[in-house]
Amino acid sequence: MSRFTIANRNPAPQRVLVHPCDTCGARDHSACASLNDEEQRRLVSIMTTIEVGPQRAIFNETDPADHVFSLTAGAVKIFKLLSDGRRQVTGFLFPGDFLGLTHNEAYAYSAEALTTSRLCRFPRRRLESLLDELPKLERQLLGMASHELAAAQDQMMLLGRKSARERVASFLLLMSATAARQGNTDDKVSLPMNRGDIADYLGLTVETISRTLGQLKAKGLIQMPSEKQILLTRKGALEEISG
Amino acid sequence: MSRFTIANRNPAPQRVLVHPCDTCGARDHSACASLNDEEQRRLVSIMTTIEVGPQRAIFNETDPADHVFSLTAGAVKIFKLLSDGRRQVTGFLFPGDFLGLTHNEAYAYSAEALTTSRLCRFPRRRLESLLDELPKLERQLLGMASHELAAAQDQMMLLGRKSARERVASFLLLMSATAARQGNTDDKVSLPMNRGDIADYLGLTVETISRTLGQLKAKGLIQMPSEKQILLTRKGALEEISG
DNA sequence: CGGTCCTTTGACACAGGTCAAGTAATGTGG
DNA sequence: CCACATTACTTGACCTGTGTCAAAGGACCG
Repeated sequence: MSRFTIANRNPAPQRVLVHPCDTCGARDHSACASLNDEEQRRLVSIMTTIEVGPQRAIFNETDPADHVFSLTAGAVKIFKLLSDGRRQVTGFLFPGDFLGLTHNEAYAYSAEALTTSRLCRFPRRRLESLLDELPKLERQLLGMASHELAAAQDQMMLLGRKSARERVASFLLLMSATAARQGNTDDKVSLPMNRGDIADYLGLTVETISRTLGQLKAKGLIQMPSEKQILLTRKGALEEISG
Repeated sequence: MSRFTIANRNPAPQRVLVHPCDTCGARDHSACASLNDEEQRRLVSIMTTIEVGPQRAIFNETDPADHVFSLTAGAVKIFKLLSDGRRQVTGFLFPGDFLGLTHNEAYAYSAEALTTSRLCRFPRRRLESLLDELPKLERQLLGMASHELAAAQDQMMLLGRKSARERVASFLLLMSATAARQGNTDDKVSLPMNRGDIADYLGLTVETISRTLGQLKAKGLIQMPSEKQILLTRKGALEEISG
């Protein structure tokens, strides 16, 4: 039933080695950026590539945290649920991002694909023992973790103290910056998530998202060629609004 | 003017070595927990102990991030400011917690002592080169970072989706759990921060904090022997409320 | 003691939530 | 490729939880 499929399980070691970063989608902040060829080979040897269809779970908050993932293509949302169904999306992830890193038995959040996504899956135990031998990799992970921590604090500021309009403006700018990081240079931001996901990310409701985007459009700060594509026509004004 | 004083700068190496953990206040999740004596000695050799009076800044969001700190006594709040003065307290720190870890030029937040506090101060560059030689220490830091990341996600859930009453109940339980971690076993929680700090931590106003605590008291879930001491008389009920 | 700051309490306002309806996009089976 | 069902998005009217403003205790301190 699940479209969660395993593309290749433990690729045969004698296989011609593609550069790992072609496979695992590394970039500046990604795992193997700082590794030499031999180290990258060892990292690739313990990994499996998987592909996940849209709206499919990658893992669940309650699952045993047996794997760590690196996103190489597509887009993913991570979120937490309250017992009564309230949802908080804690992040949107794009190629180069890690997910599933934890020091507990269970994951800290659920992860679900927004679009068809490719991920590298590392067995946690094997990755941890590999870390013992590749301190550079561990340094890389620490760097990524402290970067995420800074982002989390920005999000706390947003959720705790910003108005709806400030939140939406901040969100659009964040998505724009993320797209730039991904190599997309123009000001047309594409939103792989739906309004409900945005609402749950910003601590608002779908209606408020819709109304606020409508206001920004009416003021000429953005254009919406389609529901999932937004043109930031006056980025400076958005920056002023974003608080 | 500042009560920010340096207690001992680079303690003479020939001095009789106190066990570092007597000095730096290590516990389970603290830096030197996993280190042997020699490794701890090296860690201590680069560190300075400082003492900071109440309401005194430890560092500022905009300061160059030249040091990393470990809190050994007292209590600290970390927070971010918006240009118009809105404030989000992103955390309250207690002995054993680290602060100031970042991979950017500047700190990610400001830090201020709530009560007279003692901290170990590590020059960032020297700590980073020490990390190259002490992978266990790096592992420890990674563990602490991912623990903080999980806490940050809980806080996003709170700020994005919980009601005022749920936030206050969650906060009291968190403070109780933290006190337990610190060795305080009973249900009397002491709050070193004032109502304004709590409000800025929970994304509310002082008035709402005050009213909500009043309600919980009226319902008999808590008692307030003093403004800064709260007795959780019906913890179970608080847990149900906390969402 | 008198001043300052913190906390509590009350009256009222409003941003954003809720509920309901309408419209546009997307998918599905024939 | 088209009816039709389904889901997502938008818009409007109204409501409510929390913010704002104001003032009155209390605690602390020189």
